[in-house]
Order: sequence, then C-alpha cells, then structure tokens
Amino acid sequence: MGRKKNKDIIPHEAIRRLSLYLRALKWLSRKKIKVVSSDEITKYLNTIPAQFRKDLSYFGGFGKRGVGYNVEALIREIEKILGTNMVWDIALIGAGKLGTALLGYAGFMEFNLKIAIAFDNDRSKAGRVFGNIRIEPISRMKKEIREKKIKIALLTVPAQYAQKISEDLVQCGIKAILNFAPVNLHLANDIHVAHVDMASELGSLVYRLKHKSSHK
Amino acid sequence: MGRKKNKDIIPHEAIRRLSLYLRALKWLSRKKIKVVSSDEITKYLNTIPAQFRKDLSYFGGFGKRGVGYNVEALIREIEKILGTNMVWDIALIGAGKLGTALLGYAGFMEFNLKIAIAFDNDRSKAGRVFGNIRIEPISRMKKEIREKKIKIALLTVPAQYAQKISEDLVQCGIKAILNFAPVNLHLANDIHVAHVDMASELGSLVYRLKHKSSHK
DNA sequence: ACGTGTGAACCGATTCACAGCA
DNA sequence: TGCTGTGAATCGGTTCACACGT
Repeated sequence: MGRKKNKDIIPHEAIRRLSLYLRALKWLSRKKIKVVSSDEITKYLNTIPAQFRKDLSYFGGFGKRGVGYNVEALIREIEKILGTNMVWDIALIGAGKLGTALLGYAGFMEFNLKIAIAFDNDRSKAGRVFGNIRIEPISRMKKEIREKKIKIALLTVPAQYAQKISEDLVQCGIKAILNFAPVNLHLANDIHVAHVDMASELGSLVYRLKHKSSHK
Repeated sequence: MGRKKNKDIIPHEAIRRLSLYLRALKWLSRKKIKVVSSDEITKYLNTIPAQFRKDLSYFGGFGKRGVGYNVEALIREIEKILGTNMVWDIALIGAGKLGTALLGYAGFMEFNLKIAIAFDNDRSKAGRVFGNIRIEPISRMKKEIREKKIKIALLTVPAQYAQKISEDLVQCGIKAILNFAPVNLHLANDIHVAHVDMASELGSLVYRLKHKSSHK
C-alpha cells in the first residue's frame, strides 16, 4: 500500500489523533474556514501544535510554511490516509440495549462507516427494525457476513458469548472488531481489536477523583 | 490520602489496568479459585506478568513469594485503591438513545457505581422511567446534583451542548465526567474527564485494517 | 516574518533480569 | 524451588528548538 514517507514506524496514538484532527477540520470547514495553522487548530484539541505537525509529517508535508494548512485539502488527505474516503459497511452483533442504541447513532457516518446489518440470538428480536436496520437471527450471521464481504464488526453481546462469537466472526472474514463486552478477546494477531470499556473508564475516574491528582 | 509507597509517580495506564485486574480477579473468585500467580492471571489479560507485578508494586506488596496472590484479599485491596469499595452515585445527562441504553446497563455495578439520577432537556421525556430511573427535566439538574452531592457524571448529550452543560456540571460540584460527546471539553484541570469516542476508535480500526499492520 | 517540518533531547512507561523471601 | 518485588536497561512517544521554505 502506498507509503508516503518510508522512514519510520507510525505511533499507534498518532492514528487515533488523526481521527480527531479530521473531526476538527470538518468543523472548521462547516464554519467556512479555508486555512488553519497548527496553533489555531490545536486550540480545539487536547494536544499541542508540535504534536499535530509531527503526526502529519509521518504521512507527508501537507502545510505551507508561513501560512498553515488548507482545510479542505487536509480533510481529503486524512480521509485517504485513514481509508475513510469510501463507505465501509459494518456489522453489529448483539441487539440489546446498547446495540440498538448504536443502530440509531449517526456519528459513525462521520467516518463513512455504515451499519449495514445486525444480528441477535434472541429469535423474538429477529425481524424488528431499528433505524432502518432489520435484526437478523444469528444463525444467518456467518453466511451473510461472508456474502456481503463485511470486514468490521461491532460486538455488543454479553461477556460470556463474546469470545465464541468473535471467533465465528473471524472465521467468516471479519478483520476488525470494536468490542463492547467487558472481556479480553483472544484472536489471531492479524485481527484488529479495539475495546470500549465504559465501566473500567469510570473505575479509573473514581481513583483520580479520590486522589485529587490534577487532570493531565 | 494514605500512600502505601512513597517513591514514585504512578503511570496513568497502571490505574486503568487495575480495573481490568479487578474484573479478572472477580471472575476467578466466582470460579472458586483462591490463589493466582501473575503468570496465570495475565493469560486472561492483555498484558505480561511483569506488568501486573509492577503495577501492583506501586501500591504495595500483595503477593507471597513462591506462591502468588490471594484472590479475595487482592480484590479487596484493589477496591480500596480504586475507591470502589463503596457505592458512588452518578448522574446521567442526556437521555437519548445512548443515554437510555446506559440507564439499563448493569456493568457499572461491577465497580460499585450506580446511576442515581438522569436528566434530559426534552420535556416530553421528563417523567419517563428507564431501569428504575425517572428522567428529570434539565432545569432541575444543578439543584439536584448539588443536593445529592454527586461527583461523577455521564455526559450523553449532542455535541453542540456538551461544553455548556459540562460547565454547568462543574458549577454544581461535579468533579469527574465520562464524556460520550464527540468534542473535546475545556474545563478547569482539577476536573477529570475521560472520553469514550466510538467513532474515532472505528476510524483507527479502518486504518489498521487497510494497512494490515499486525495488531499490537 | 511567519508557520511548517524534523532531527535531537527528553521523558515516561514497559520490559528485563535477578535478588529476596516463603 | 518458585514466584514476587524492583532497580536498571530499554523502548517508544512527546516535546523542543531551529533550519527551511514561502
């Protein structure tokens, strides 16, 4: 795949920040701002100008010295880097309370991600429709994900099923999982897993609160 | 507050892992396992034995050399460290799809956290009940949070209201916010903010997927 | 003059490797 | 013997500071 710079390894965190930069840039674009400096944009972000510039420098030089960055152009560049310049279909597994809430969440479209199909093992849920998506019985999961060539899944099933179902997902071609279940998934290491763990986030907030350490 | 060790500063990430250790220990406890070694427990976690030992060593020596860690005792120690050995009431602001899903989420109780009150600015929602919690109009927010002395809030309002409402929350005594809105909050730095950003997590997953870099 | 791009310095966190203790 | 606890070594990422281009 087209490497812009060949030198070095890209910090994992730099990628996460790229999404945040993209969001900020889109916001500036809506405000009709054409050009922005690293100083300006990082006012809206939780980082410093040097970090912004360094992160972008892993992928190329997108700014103009003495001027700043063209907002529209940089949006397109970052979308190209992230791969969100095209629509990705994603699957949702587990249509419980959280799952159905995500079915109605518009925020994924920000990154061109579209929940295209959803499954639940509760047969009484199958057929119900949330936000344009019809819930399918889980027995159809493997077949449909394979047929539709979906690569990304949101996993919102109870903890005790998460490992087993994630293995099924890998079998039918899923390559990336956003895991909401409070367990660590053990999968082949070419499978990309991100974990959203609200309870443990709150756990560390309680610690910080109790110990009055200043936030960052 | 009672420092066990006095030497050094505790890595932020070590605290996050403490929550994960606690969860794993509780799981072992349910399986009637009495003693566990750092080797054993890290099989269920995304880390290595040395990390587990080092993390605990910031707070004291809880293991027995040649043996391992007493599961029940370590659970109590970590709960004491995190501060989750007592129930914390939390407030939920924004009873949209995500907010109401969280009202029904049992996982917070794992860390002794209880959603005690919920608010929404949509008056037609006020009075409705989700998972034992009655939605209150947002006009009552400041008064009630102050009266109930709540220190932690879940913020599930649309992005454009998040900054303003978070300032209101700080005014009435909130010290920690778990922010689900896709914006960076600017608050005094004794306010602890954690950000749950599902869309940007997915954004970086797409990058990793596209670039086939092996997961971790 | 101004803001980017980047090597170098720095800093914090992870991992190693082994001493210490049951 | 076996596993913990921990200084020391290492690693990766952030920040600095300035040369460079416009």
